[in-house]
Amino acid sequence: MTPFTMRVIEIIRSIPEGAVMTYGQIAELAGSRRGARQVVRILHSSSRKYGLPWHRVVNSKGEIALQDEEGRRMQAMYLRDEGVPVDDRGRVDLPARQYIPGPD
DNA sequence: AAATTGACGGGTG
DNA sequence: CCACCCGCCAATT
Repeated sequence: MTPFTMRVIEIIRSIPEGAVMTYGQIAELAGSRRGARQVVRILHSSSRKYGLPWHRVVNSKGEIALQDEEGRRMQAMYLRDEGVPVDDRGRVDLPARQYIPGPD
């Protein structure tokens, strides 16, 4: 596993309940400013295996990005369960909910 | 080895 | 807001 992948996994692990991060933001924090698509790939291959809170990752517009209808419903349900409002178009209030890690 | 493929993102109109 | 277009980049074809 590449260092980048490891960092991505750690970052996703660090997203608090009730908050979200975007693909691009995660990629950038992990050291690849244009690696958003790699974050997608990693979620596909590792979210189940490592028990990641994959539902806390949305796109830069604050939308659920999953294509599969079933998956979209699951993600919206998980988010609402932890107190994040999701509208009928699958969007969350990004400015209000985006997790920005401190400089630690 | 070349083309295709995304749970993306920013810019433009 | 919406629709496009184009850059991105590693895994799969």
